[in-house]
Amino acid sequence: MNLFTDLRGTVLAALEQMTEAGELPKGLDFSNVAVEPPRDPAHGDMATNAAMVLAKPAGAKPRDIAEKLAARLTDPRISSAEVAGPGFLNLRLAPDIWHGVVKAAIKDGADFGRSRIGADTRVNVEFVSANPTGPMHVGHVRGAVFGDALANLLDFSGHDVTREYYINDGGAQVDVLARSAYERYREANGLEPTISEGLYPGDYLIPVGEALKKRYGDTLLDKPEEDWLDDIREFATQAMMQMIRDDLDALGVRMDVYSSEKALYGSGKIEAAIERLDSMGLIYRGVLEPPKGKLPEDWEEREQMLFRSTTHGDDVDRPIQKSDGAWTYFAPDIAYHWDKIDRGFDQLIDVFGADHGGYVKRMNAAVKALSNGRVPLDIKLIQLVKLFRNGEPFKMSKRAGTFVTLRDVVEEAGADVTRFIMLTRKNDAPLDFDFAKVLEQSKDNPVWYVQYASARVHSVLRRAREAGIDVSDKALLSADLARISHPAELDLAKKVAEWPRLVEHAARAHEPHRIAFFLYDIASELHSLWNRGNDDASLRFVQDDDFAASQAKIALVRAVGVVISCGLGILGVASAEEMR
RNA sequence: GCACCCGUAGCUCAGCUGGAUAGAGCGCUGCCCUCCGAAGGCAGAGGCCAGAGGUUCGAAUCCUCUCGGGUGCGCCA
Repeated sequence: MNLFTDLRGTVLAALEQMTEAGELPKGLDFSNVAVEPPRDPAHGDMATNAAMVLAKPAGAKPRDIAEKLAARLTDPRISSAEVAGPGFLNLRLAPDIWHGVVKAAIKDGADFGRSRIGADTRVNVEFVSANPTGPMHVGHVRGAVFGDALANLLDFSGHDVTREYYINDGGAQVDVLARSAYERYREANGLEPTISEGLYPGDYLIPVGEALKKRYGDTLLDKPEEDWLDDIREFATQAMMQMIRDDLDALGVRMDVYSSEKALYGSGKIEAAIERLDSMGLIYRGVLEPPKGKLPEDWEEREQMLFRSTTHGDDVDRPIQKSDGAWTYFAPDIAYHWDKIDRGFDQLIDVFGADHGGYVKRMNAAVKALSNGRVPLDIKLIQLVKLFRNGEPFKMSKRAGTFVTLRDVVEEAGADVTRFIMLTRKNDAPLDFDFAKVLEQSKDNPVWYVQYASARVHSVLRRAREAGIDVSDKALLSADLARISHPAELDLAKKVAEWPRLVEHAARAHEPHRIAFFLYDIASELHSLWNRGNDDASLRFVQDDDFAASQAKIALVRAVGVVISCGLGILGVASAEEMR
């Protein structure tokens, strides 16, 4: 249930009545009419801007419309409706409404806030897509967590979600991987490896070399590259993908589909995709203008095959073939996205690192062209994570092989903490990750703070049980919630009521971080109410001499617990039952 | 040079797709445990929402320009 959409329906119905009664002209557009909680709670529980939105097209004064609308809002759930400010209509709701929300939360449990707004839209979320040339490092973690949480969020909102990883196994980087692995293979055979400039020096390839020795013995030694390159590339790529899968697993991320770039080559899919663009007149041979500003040293004019992306919003046309006739990386990407369209997805989401920002327009152009505008593509750019330890920035050097891996992070901070922290910032804002801070037990640490609230919920339930109070969901559902009447308690219930709406907004905006912020808010309100119990014994959740009141208050606490575990579930974080 | 992202309290950041008097944490000041977990809570101080125009009933939010920071810009993916 979503109270806000319910009430909006009520308001819209009243507006329809007004139209029929001739108080509003026919054919008005109600789509901008909103029913929202006002920022200032003193204004009531809910407010609608209907009168102001409709004033101009209706040719009437906002306050007049608001007055007439108020007169028609006879729903018993609305205890008062007053016109305020420039024409807001402020609604106050009967306490029963909030009691109903508490019960709904308990009744729905893990499904509280789940919605059908996705209407089974088939969404493909492509994320991580790290090159299969080594273990995942911190730079990948945020994208992985974001993509996974977004997928959870969309699933929770009624979308049919596919999580997909695009394996970049078709470019020169996997040849480099193969050559690096070959050196480790030589090393395994007792020879001195020559890890020359440009090869991958990491230790993680040593076991691959050992495995190659086990498989090939010494048969590949001193053979020319063309004899072993294909086999070792295949072998090493598989080994790297296994490692990446294990890394993702450690983070709690599970992909539905792994797609291979390499598989596109030779399958005719790239040619077919280009052919399709060509048939729309979007492919031509031409010469690009040199970039303005500093000219690359080796600049020379070249004729290339180009994609006319400018017709779909890009700034310049983009090359899809190198001057030697080989495909650029863009070509298989076009084919890959066409493949996704072809598989019937209604919506595509790509999660990229922020350094791929220059890629957004051309990819959008390609998808728009290939799908005739049917399939929207949303590219989410993930900003960098800056690592700290005790406030000191981490020194990392990829060349020296001293980069921090996903493993390092998960082993030190734990998957739950890592996931939560990664979602405490908008995707397009940089994020600081301080190993000391994320493990700190204080309200400065949002994970801890939310987990503490969760632990308190469980603590209350435990204590109530010890006091002999039945706190099963069944008992709580039949509790007399009229015993929840204090404004501070009702405020918390109102926060619970916001949850389904928050989920909807977060899902529409593709912004899972909003879940994390909401959890922090509701945790804060719970802590606040808890502490009021210190001053005012009647606000304590467990009333030893009054089981009925206890049950009602505990139902409220339980509802908060439901929201927290739903939210943590979307973020992919387990909720704590107690703190240690 | 061009494109994209960002600019909100001393610091780190939210701000619910345009709503009423702009919020939180940290830091600072002062309070609250014989009492459900004080690992918490309450209160106070702190703002020209980078700046200037525009759109409209109404702008931190949308548009244009300027300034400042980040990222990217054909034979790397």
